[in-house]
Amino acid sequence: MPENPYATPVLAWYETHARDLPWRRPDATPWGILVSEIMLQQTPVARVLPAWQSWMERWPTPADLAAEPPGAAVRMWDRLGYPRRALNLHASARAIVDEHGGEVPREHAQLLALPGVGSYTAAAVASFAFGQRHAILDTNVRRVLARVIDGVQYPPKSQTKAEATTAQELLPPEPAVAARWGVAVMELGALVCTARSARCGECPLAGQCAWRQQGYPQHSGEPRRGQRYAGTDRQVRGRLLAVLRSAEGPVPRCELQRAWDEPIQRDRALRGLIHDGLVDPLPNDSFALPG
DNA sequence: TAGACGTGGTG
DNA sequence: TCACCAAGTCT
Repeated sequence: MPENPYATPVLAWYETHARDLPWRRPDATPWGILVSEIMLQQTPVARVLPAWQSWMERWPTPADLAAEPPGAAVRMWDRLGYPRRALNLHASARAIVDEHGGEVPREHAQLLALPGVGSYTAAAVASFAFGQRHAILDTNVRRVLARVIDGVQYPPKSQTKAEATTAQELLPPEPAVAARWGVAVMELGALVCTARSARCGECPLAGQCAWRQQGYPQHSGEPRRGQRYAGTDRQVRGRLLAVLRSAEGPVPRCELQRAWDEPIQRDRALRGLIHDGLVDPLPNDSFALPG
Protein backbone atom coordinates (compact mmCIF):
# COMPACT_ATOMS: atom_id res chain seq x y z
CA MET A 1 0.00 0.00 0.00
CA PRO A 2 1.70 3.20 -1.18
CA GLU A 3 1.99 6.12 1.16
CA ASN A 4 -0.15 9.18 0.82
CA PRO A 5 2.02 12.05 -0.47
CA TYR A 6 -0.84 14.52 -0.06
CA ALA A 7 -1.68 13.95 3.58
CA THR A 8 0.90 16.20 5.21
CA PRO A 9 0.20 19.35 3.17
CA VAL A 10 -3.57 18.85 3.25
CA LEU A 11 -3.62 18.25 7.00
CA ALA A 12 -1.49 21.35 7.57
CA TRP A 13 -3.79 23.41 5.37
CA TYR A 14 -6.86 22.14 7.20
CA GLU A 15 -5.28 23.14 10.50
CA THR A 16 -5.52 26.81 9.61
CA HIS A 17 -8.37 26.93 7.08
CA ALA A 18 -11.09 24.63 8.39
CA ARG A 19 -14.44 26.31 8.91
CA ASP A 20 -15.79 26.37 12.40
CA LEU A 21 -18.94 24.33 11.86
CA PRO A 22 -21.04 23.36 14.89
CA TRP A 23 -21.09 19.66 14.03
CA ARG A 24 -17.28 19.68 14.00
CA ARG A 25 -16.86 21.07 17.48
CA PRO A 26 -15.63 18.84 20.28
CA ASP A 27 -19.04 18.91 21.97
CA ALA A 28 -20.86 17.65 18.88
CA THR A 29 -22.64 14.35 19.53
CA PRO A 30 -22.83 11.38 17.14
CA TRP A 31 -26.51 12.24 16.72
CA GLY A 32 -25.66 15.83 15.80
CA ILE A 33 -23.12 14.57 13.31
CA LEU A 34 -25.59 12.12 11.79
CA VAL A 35 -28.19 14.87 11.47
CA SER A 36 -25.65 17.13 9.79
CA GLU A 37 -24.62 14.46 7.30
CA ILE A 38 -28.20 13.75 6.27
CA MET A 39 -28.95 17.46 5.93
CA LEU A 40 -25.79 18.06 3.92
CA GLN A 41 -26.72 15.50 1.26
CA GLN A 42 -27.00 17.58 -1.91
CA THR A 43 -27.46 20.70 0.19
CA PRO A 44 -25.05 23.63 0.74
CA VAL A 45 -23.62 24.27 4.22
CA ALA A 46 -25.06 27.78 4.33
CA ARG A 47 -28.59 26.43 4.14
CA VAL A 48 -27.96 23.59 6.56
CA LEU A 49 -26.53 25.77 9.34
CA PRO A 50 -29.78 27.32 10.63
CA ALA A 51 -31.78 24.15 10.01
CA TRP A 52 -29.32 22.07 12.01
CA GLN A 53 -29.40 24.54 14.93
CA SER A 54 -33.19 24.48 15.14
CA TRP A 55 -33.36 20.73 14.75
CA MET A 56 -30.81 20.05 17.48
CA GLU A 57 -32.48 22.48 19.86
CA ARG A 58 -35.79 20.74 19.45
CA TRP A 59 -34.53 17.16 19.25
CA PRO A 60 -31.16 16.94 21.02
CA THR A 61 -31.27 13.14 21.12
CA PRO A 62 -32.68 10.40 18.88
CA ALA A 63 -35.25 9.62 21.59
CA ASP A 64 -36.59 13.18 21.45
CA LEU A 65 -37.30 12.85 17.75
CA ALA A 66 -38.53 9.26 17.98
CA ALA A 67 -41.24 10.41 20.39
CA GLU A 68 -42.80 12.62 17.71
CA PRO A 69 -44.89 11.68 14.70
CA PRO A 70 -43.02 11.63 11.37
CA GLY A 71 -45.00 14.65 10.18
CA ALA A 72 -43.31 16.79 12.82
CA ALA A 73 -39.96 16.02 11.19
CA VAL A 74 -41.31 16.82 7.73
CA ARG A 75 -42.71 20.14 8.95
CA MET A 76 -39.47 21.04 10.71
CA TRP A 77 -37.53 20.17 7.57
CA ASP A 78 -39.21 23.15 5.95
CA ARG A 79 -37.60 24.04 2.61
CA LEU A 80 -34.31 22.21 2.94
CA GLY A 81 -35.27 20.02 -0.01
CA TYR A 82 -35.58 16.26 -0.53
CA PRO A 83 -38.07 15.97 2.34
CA ARG A 84 -37.84 12.18 2.38
CA ARG A 85 -34.63 12.83 4.27
CA ALA A 86 -36.73 14.13 7.16
CA LEU A 87 -38.73 10.92 7.08
CA ASN A 88 -35.54 8.88 6.97
CA LEU A 89 -34.08 10.77 9.90
CA HIS A 90 -37.22 10.14 11.89
CA ALA A 91 -37.21 6.45 11.02
CA SER A 92 -33.51 6.31 11.90
CA ALA A 93 -34.23 7.88 15.28
CA ARG A 94 -36.83 5.22 16.00
CA ALA A 95 -34.49 2.46 14.86
CA ILE A 96 -31.74 3.87 17.06
CA VAL A 97 -34.08 3.84 20.05
CA ASP A 98 -35.58 0.44 19.29
CA GLU A 99 -32.48 -1.42 18.21
CA HIS A 100 -29.50 0.43 19.65
CA GLY A 101 -30.61 1.59 23.07
CA GLY A 102 -30.96 5.19 21.95
CA GLU A 103 -27.30 5.54 20.95
CA VAL A 104 -26.16 6.08 17.38
CA PRO A 105 -24.39 2.82 16.44
CA ARG A 106 -20.65 2.84 15.82
CA GLU A 107 -20.37 0.03 13.28
CA HIS A 108 -20.34 0.94 9.62
CA ALA A 109 -22.69 -1.94 8.82
CA GLN A 110 -25.18 -0.86 11.46
CA LEU A 111 -25.08 2.72 10.26
CA LEU A 112 -25.58 1.54 6.70
CA ALA A 113 -28.73 -0.26 7.78
CA LEU A 114 -30.36 3.01 8.87
CA PRO A 115 -32.78 4.47 6.31
CA GLY A 116 -31.26 7.24 4.22
CA VAL A 117 -27.75 6.26 5.26
CA GLY A 118 -25.71 5.07 2.31
CA SER A 119 -22.09 4.25 1.80
CA TYR A 120 -20.84 7.82 2.13
CA THR A 121 -22.89 8.78 5.18
CA ALA A 122 -22.06 5.59 7.06
CA ALA A 123 -18.35 6.18 6.48
CA ALA A 124 -18.66 9.84 7.42
CA VAL A 125 -20.39 9.14 10.74
CA ALA A 126 -18.08 6.25 11.62
CA SER A 127 -15.13 8.48 10.84
CA PHE A 128 -16.16 11.90 12.12
CA ALA A 129 -18.17 10.81 15.13
CA PHE A 130 -16.21 7.74 16.19
CA GLY A 131 -12.74 8.37 14.82
CA GLN A 132 -12.66 5.21 12.76
CA ARG A 133 -10.63 4.56 9.64
CA HIS A 134 -12.95 4.73 6.64
CA ALA A 135 -12.47 6.10 3.16
CA ILE A 136 -14.51 9.25 2.63
CA LEU A 137 -15.56 9.56 -0.98
CA ASP A 138 -18.02 12.34 -1.58
CA THR A 139 -18.35 14.72 -4.50
CA ASN A 140 -15.62 16.99 -3.11
CA VAL A 141 -13.09 14.23 -2.58
CA ARG A 142 -13.85 12.70 -5.96
CA ARG A 143 -13.18 16.02 -7.69
CA VAL A 144 -9.94 16.68 -5.81
CA LEU A 145 -8.59 13.19 -6.56
CA ALA A 146 -9.67 13.39 -10.20
CA ARG A 147 -7.67 16.57 -10.63
CA VAL A 148 -4.65 15.88 -8.48
CA ILE A 149 -4.11 12.24 -9.47
CA ASP A 150 -5.83 11.67 -12.79
CA GLY A 151 -5.27 15.13 -14.21
CA VAL A 152 -8.85 15.58 -15.33
CA GLN A 153 -11.26 18.39 -14.54
CA TYR A 154 -14.13 16.24 -13.29
CA PRO A 155 -14.55 12.72 -11.93
CA PRO A 156 -16.75 10.19 -13.80
CA LYS A 157 -20.49 10.79 -13.59
CA SER A 158 -20.98 7.84 -11.30
CA GLN A 159 -18.52 6.54 -8.77
CA THR A 160 -16.17 3.82 -10.01
CA LYS A 161 -14.42 0.96 -8.29
CA ALA A 162 -11.11 2.56 -9.15
CA GLU A 163 -12.03 5.68 -7.21
CA ALA A 164 -12.95 3.63 -4.16
CA THR A 165 -9.66 1.76 -4.38
CA THR A 166 -7.69 4.98 -4.64
CA ALA A 167 -9.47 6.51 -1.67
CA GLN A 168 -8.82 3.37 0.34
CA GLU A 169 -5.13 3.35 -0.55
CA LEU A 170 -4.71 6.97 0.47
CA LEU A 171 -6.01 6.31 3.97
CA PRO A 172 -3.38 7.04 6.62
CA PRO A 173 -2.76 4.05 8.93
CA GLU A 174 -3.73 5.77 12.19
CA PRO A 175 -7.51 5.95 12.54
CA ALA A 176 -7.44 9.42 14.09
CA VAL A 177 -5.23 10.71 11.29
CA ALA A 178 -7.35 8.97 8.67
CA ALA A 179 -10.47 10.66 10.03
CA ARG A 180 -8.73 14.02 9.93
CA TRP A 181 -7.58 13.38 6.38
CA GLY A 182 -11.13 12.62 5.29
CA VAL A 183 -12.63 15.92 6.43
CA ALA A 184 -9.56 17.78 5.28
CA VAL A 185 -9.78 16.66 1.64
CA MET A 186 -13.51 17.32 1.66
CA GLU A 187 -12.89 20.80 2.96
CA LEU A 188 -10.25 21.41 0.32
CA GLY A 189 -12.76 20.48 -2.36
CA ALA A 190 -15.44 22.63 -0.79
CA LEU A 191 -13.34 25.76 -0.36
CA VAL A 192 -10.44 25.69 -2.84
CA CYS A 193 -10.77 23.05 -5.53
CA THR A 194 -14.42 23.71 -6.34
CA ALA A 195 -16.42 22.61 -9.33
CA ARG A 196 -16.54 26.06 -10.86
CA SER A 197 -13.06 27.26 -10.00
CA ALA A 198 -9.69 26.02 -8.90
CA ARG A 199 -8.01 28.51 -6.63
CA CYS A 200 -4.62 26.92 -7.11
CA GLY A 201 -2.92 29.90 -5.49
CA GLU A 202 -4.44 28.77 -2.22
CA CYS A 203 -4.02 25.05 -2.74
CA PRO A 204 -1.53 23.04 -0.69
CA LEU A 205 -1.39 20.47 -3.50
CA ALA A 206 -0.74 22.89 -6.36
CA GLY A 207 2.84 21.65 -6.71
CA GLN A 208 1.81 18.01 -7.08
CA CYS A 209 -1.41 18.40 -9.04
CA ALA A 210 -1.56 16.49 -12.33
CA TRP A 211 -4.37 18.61 -13.72
CA ARG A 212 -2.38 21.79 -13.12
CA GLN A 213 0.84 20.30 -14.49
CA GLN A 214 -0.98 19.35 -17.68
CA GLY A 215 -2.32 22.84 -18.23
CA TYR A 216 -5.88 22.35 -16.98
CA PRO A 217 -7.29 20.25 -19.84
CA GLN A 218 -11.01 21.02 -20.01
CA HIS A 219 -13.65 18.36 -19.56
CA SER A 220 -14.35 16.72 -22.90
CA GLY A 221 -17.25 14.50 -23.79
CA GLU A 222 -20.91 14.66 -22.97
CA PRO A 223 -22.07 17.82 -21.26
CA ARG A 224 -22.65 17.10 -17.60
CA ARG A 225 -26.34 16.46 -17.24
CA GLY A 226 -28.15 19.21 -15.45
CA GLN A 227 -31.34 18.48 -13.56
CA ARG A 228 -34.41 20.23 -14.86
CA TYR A 229 -36.95 21.24 -12.32
CA ALA A 230 -39.58 23.61 -13.67
CA GLY A 231 -42.70 21.71 -14.66
CA THR A 232 -41.56 18.37 -13.25
CA ASP A 233 -43.34 16.19 -10.74
CA ARG A 234 -40.69 17.24 -8.27
CA GLN A 235 -41.87 20.81 -8.47
CA VAL A 236 -45.48 19.76 -8.03
CA ARG A 237 -44.60 17.59 -5.03
CA GLY A 238 -42.79 20.55 -3.53
CA ARG A 239 -45.83 22.76 -4.00
CA LEU A 240 -48.20 20.23 -2.49
CA LEU A 241 -46.00 19.61 0.50
CA ALA A 242 -45.57 23.35 1.03
CA VAL A 243 -49.34 23.69 1.36
CA LEU A 244 -49.48 20.85 3.87
CA ARG A 245 -46.59 22.24 5.90
CA SER A 246 -48.14 25.65 6.17
CA ALA A 247 -51.47 24.25 7.34
CA GLU A 248 -52.07 23.48 10.99
CA GLY A 249 -53.96 20.27 10.38
CA PRO A 250 -55.59 18.28 7.57
CA VAL A 251 -56.15 19.99 4.22
CA PRO A 252 -59.14 19.22 1.96
CA ARG A 253 -58.42 18.12 -1.60
CA CYS A 254 -59.81 21.32 -3.07
CA GLU A 255 -57.20 23.32 -1.22
CA LEU A 256 -54.42 21.18 -2.65
CA GLN A 257 -55.77 21.76 -6.13
CA ARG A 258 -54.71 25.38 -5.88
CA ALA A 259 -51.09 24.24 -5.67
CA TRP A 260 -51.04 23.08 -9.31
CA ASP A 261 -53.41 23.56 -12.23
CA GLU A 262 -52.89 20.45 -14.28
CA PRO A 263 -54.99 17.68 -12.66
CA ILE A 264 -53.27 14.59 -14.09
CA GLN A 265 -49.84 15.64 -12.93
CA ARG A 266 -51.20 16.98 -9.66
CA ASP A 267 -52.83 13.67 -8.79
CA ARG A 268 -49.80 11.70 -9.84
CA ALA A 269 -47.61 13.84 -7.60
CA LEU A 270 -50.00 13.48 -4.68
CA ARG A 271 -50.12 9.71 -5.11
CA GLY A 272 -46.35 9.71 -5.16
CA LEU A 273 -46.17 11.63 -1.90
CA ILE A 274 -48.62 9.24 -0.30
CA HIS A 275 -46.67 6.28 -1.63
CA ASP A 276 -43.48 7.70 -0.13
CA GLY A 277 -45.12 8.20 3.24
CA LEU A 278 -44.76 11.96 3.09
CA VAL A 279 -48.52 12.49 3.06
CA ASP A 280 -51.35 10.69 4.86
CA PRO A 281 -54.69 10.38 3.07
CA LEU A 282 -57.52 10.89 5.55
CA PRO A 283 -61.08 9.51 5.40
CA ASN A 284 -62.99 12.66 4.38
CA ASP A 285 -60.93 13.25 1.22
CA SER A 286 -58.45 15.41 3.04
CA PHE A 287 -54.72 15.06 3.49
CA ALA A 288 -52.10 15.73 6.14
CA LEU A 289 -48.47 15.31 7.01
CA PRO A 290 -47.91 11.78 8.33
CA GLY A 291 -49.08 11.27 11.90
C1' DT B 1 -27.84 1.48 -13.76
C1' DA B 2 -29.80 5.59 -15.24
C1' DG B 3 -33.28 8.46 -13.34
C1' DA B 4 -36.11 10.31 -9.60
C1' DC B 5 -35.92 13.03 -5.81
C1' DG B 6 -36.35 19.82 -3.68
C1' DT B 7 -34.65 24.08 -3.23
C1' DG B 8 -32.07 28.20 -3.69
C1' DG B 9 -27.64 30.53 -4.69
C1' DT B 10 -24.45 31.90 -8.25
C1' DG B 11 -20.94 32.71 -12.21
C1' DT C 1 -30.14 35.21 -17.62
C1' DC C 2 -30.17 30.43 -16.81
C1' DA C 3 -27.67 26.31 -16.58
C1' DC C 4 -25.05 24.36 -13.14
C1' DC C 5 -24.15 23.02 -8.59
C1' DA C 6 -24.64 21.66 -3.39
C1' DA C 7 -21.08 16.43 2.48
C1' DG C 8 -26.25 11.16 -1.81
C1' DT C 9 -29.64 7.46 -1.56
C1' DC C 10 -32.83 4.41 -3.44
C1' DT C 11 -34.98 1.68 -6.95
